[in-house]
Amino acid sequence: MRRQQIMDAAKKVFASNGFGCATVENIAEQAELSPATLYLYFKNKDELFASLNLRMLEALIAKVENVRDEKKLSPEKKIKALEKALYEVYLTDPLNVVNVLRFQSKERLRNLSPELASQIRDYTKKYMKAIAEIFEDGVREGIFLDRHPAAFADTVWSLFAGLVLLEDTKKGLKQGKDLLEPTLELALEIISRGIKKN
Amino acid sequence: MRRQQIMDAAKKVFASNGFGCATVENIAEQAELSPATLYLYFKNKDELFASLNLRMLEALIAKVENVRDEKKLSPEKKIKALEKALYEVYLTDPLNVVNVLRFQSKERLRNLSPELASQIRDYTKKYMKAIAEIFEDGVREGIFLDRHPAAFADTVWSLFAGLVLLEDTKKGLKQGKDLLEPTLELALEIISRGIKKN
Amino acid sequence: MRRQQIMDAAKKVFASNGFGCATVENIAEQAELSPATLYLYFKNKDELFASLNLRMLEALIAKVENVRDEKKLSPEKKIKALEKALYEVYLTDPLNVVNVLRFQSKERLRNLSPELASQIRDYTKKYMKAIAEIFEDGVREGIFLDRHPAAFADTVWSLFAGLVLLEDTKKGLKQGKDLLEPTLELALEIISRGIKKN
Amino acid sequence: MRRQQIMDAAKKVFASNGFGCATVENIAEQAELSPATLYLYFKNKDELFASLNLRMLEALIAKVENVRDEKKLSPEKKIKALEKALYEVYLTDPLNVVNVLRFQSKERLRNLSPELASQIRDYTKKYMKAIAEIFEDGVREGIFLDRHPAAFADTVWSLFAGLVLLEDTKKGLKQGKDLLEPTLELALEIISRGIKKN
DNA sequence: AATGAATGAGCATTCATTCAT
DNA sequence: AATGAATGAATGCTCATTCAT
Repeated sequence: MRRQQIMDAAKKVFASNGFGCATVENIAEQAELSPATLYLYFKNKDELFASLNLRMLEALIAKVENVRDEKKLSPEKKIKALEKALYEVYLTDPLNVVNVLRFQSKERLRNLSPELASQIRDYTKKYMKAIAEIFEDGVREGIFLDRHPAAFADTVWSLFAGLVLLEDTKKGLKQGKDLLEPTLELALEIISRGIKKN
Repeated sequence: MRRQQIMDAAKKVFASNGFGCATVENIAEQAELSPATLYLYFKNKDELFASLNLRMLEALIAKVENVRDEKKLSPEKKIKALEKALYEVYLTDPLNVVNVLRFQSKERLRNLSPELASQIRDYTKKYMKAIAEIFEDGVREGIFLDRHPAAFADTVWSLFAGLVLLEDTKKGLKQGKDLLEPTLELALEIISRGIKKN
Repeated sequence: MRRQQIMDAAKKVFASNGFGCATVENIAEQAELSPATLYLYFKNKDELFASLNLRMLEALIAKVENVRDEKKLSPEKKIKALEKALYEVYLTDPLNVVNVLRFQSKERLRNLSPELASQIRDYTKKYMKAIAEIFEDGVREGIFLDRHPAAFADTVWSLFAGLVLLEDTKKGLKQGKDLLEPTLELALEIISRGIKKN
Repeated sequence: MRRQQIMDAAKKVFASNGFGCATVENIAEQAELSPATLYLYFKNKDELFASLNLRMLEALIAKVENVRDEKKLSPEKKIKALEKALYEVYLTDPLNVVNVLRFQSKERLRNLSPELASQIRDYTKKYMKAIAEIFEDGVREGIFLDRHPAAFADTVWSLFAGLVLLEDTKKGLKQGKDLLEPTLELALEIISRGIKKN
């Protein structure tokens, strides 16, 4: 489908040029279409970008809800599974994840159409809620610290986002291979240990 | 001094418009000067923005090195002190901190003048090193997990950056008061607990 | 064609304002297009100007090579034919010729794109070579002074350029009709007489 | 005197940057003064430039009138002396001569103050008249072709100007040493021969 | 459905020039 | 006499977006 083709092209261009420097013409070239054609499928550049975000957020939600719904896993194992889920989302398309995290700001959301902004808002709530629910069992069972699970969700998500951006910044400072995995693992091990009572 | 006045104006405008949408004219207006005057004090828009970053990074480095050099504090207390230091930096100028974190990307660094980029690089190394050193005692004394202190630094910094950006994103999703403090406290409590052996 | 239309507009504006004072907006107005449209057809203002030069140089080369290739003409007749050729080029578009001569300076060439500069260089070599070759027969046959034909070419070309600019300067000093023809004729008569042995 | 100091600085800067790219600031730097100070001595940039022209024109007039007034020289010798005079003017300050020739256009004259423009007009008339007078004896005595001496003046002056600009253009095309002298000599030899009856 | 052609709205930057001190 | 500081006025150029075909 055309829409897909355009989104794929956009992903590449956003990733390599950044959102600001990616021109509609670049994207059109990459998609082997004319710029005008993009506007048949997307209202404007922002909506195209937001659509990419949505695709990533959908994948994220799916993975995180999967973890949440794993009835057989112990609370600790769920944290480990969450770690894996997050890393998988990252791996699918690191540059896109970075873009989403960097641009999901007050500023950019203001410029989106209300429907799109509200959809992003909904998705965001949804995955944050799902992450929180991953911690619910542990809290209810008294294994984890007695705090609101949403606070744990904030912590884990922030840690993930922060590490991803740090990785990107480091690449900006000096070239190097992607070192997210071991750092993410250690970070979540610390979280996992720290969250437990005693 | 004029330079200060311009930087203050720029801070406000960058914070409310983002870097891309902040025009030199906006900044000049805010500073009650003509656009041409800005160019007497800053080579261009990028350098102006970078100067803001540098100012924040300097404050950050000072605070973090202070914590590191507190000889009397126990390893745990140092983490607590680090938490306070980070929060203070944030409080000094939340919008600037958000800007720095959001824009310190591979992409933007590419566009800065080599000197400026290298100064930012140096500063970044410096505060990451200082944070790492905060954990050294604990590791050496066998109180903390036996990992490289730099990995702990990555974890804490990412957590801080992630929480700050999450806070910003949340404000984009729905207005609300700043809730960084309690979340940061909890997050670092978890880290603090999780990092300790046993 | 649009390209032509723009070049025609540019010619007028460059001629009446000079290159430096001709704004892209002026040219666009004259062409009844928007400034942005010019950039679809020319990379920038310099390239637009250079394209005008090239058009004139092509015509010049064609005419001069024609004279050179007239096998039946005596050396003296060739000089006369060269005179006519130069005057025809001038007549085609006096203002453009003036522009080309005035601006084909070390300084301006420095600012052109390498390809364009090299094309102008090539064209310049080409017509100077062709002019020189016009004198070859006369020299070989011992009718003309025994000097390198290139030196004669320099002389004739300089005389032409100098007269054209003088004409332009005079128009600046006081309005008046174009008097190039008789002066050019006399000048080349003198050359023609002076170049012959005895 | 300050005025001299500024003109010397301007000469250098105009010569190396061209008029268009020479900024008032450049000139002020070169003169070790502040830009504002220049305006105490010259009404604006154009007048400063024109003053340089005038200085050169004065020297030119002096030399050419000198030749004209050499009562003992034969008509032919006078042409030779004129050649020397022109070359000496050129040698005094080649770049300035180029600048004067290139910029003494309809266009630029339009932008000067009426007094300055009229002074340049007067000077121009004066040296053209003096050059013409150099040919008067030869014409009157029937040694030279029976044409208006002014036409000979146009020819010689154009040839000089054209050769000077050609030299400059060639330097733009490829670096090389100054070859004006031999070419000018040949050119004027040709003129000298061609102008004579029989 | 697709696009070639066109453009309106902006924007960073430059620079001759001014003027209070 | 000299200038540091400031700016008004331009200008070349970019790019998201539109629309007739």
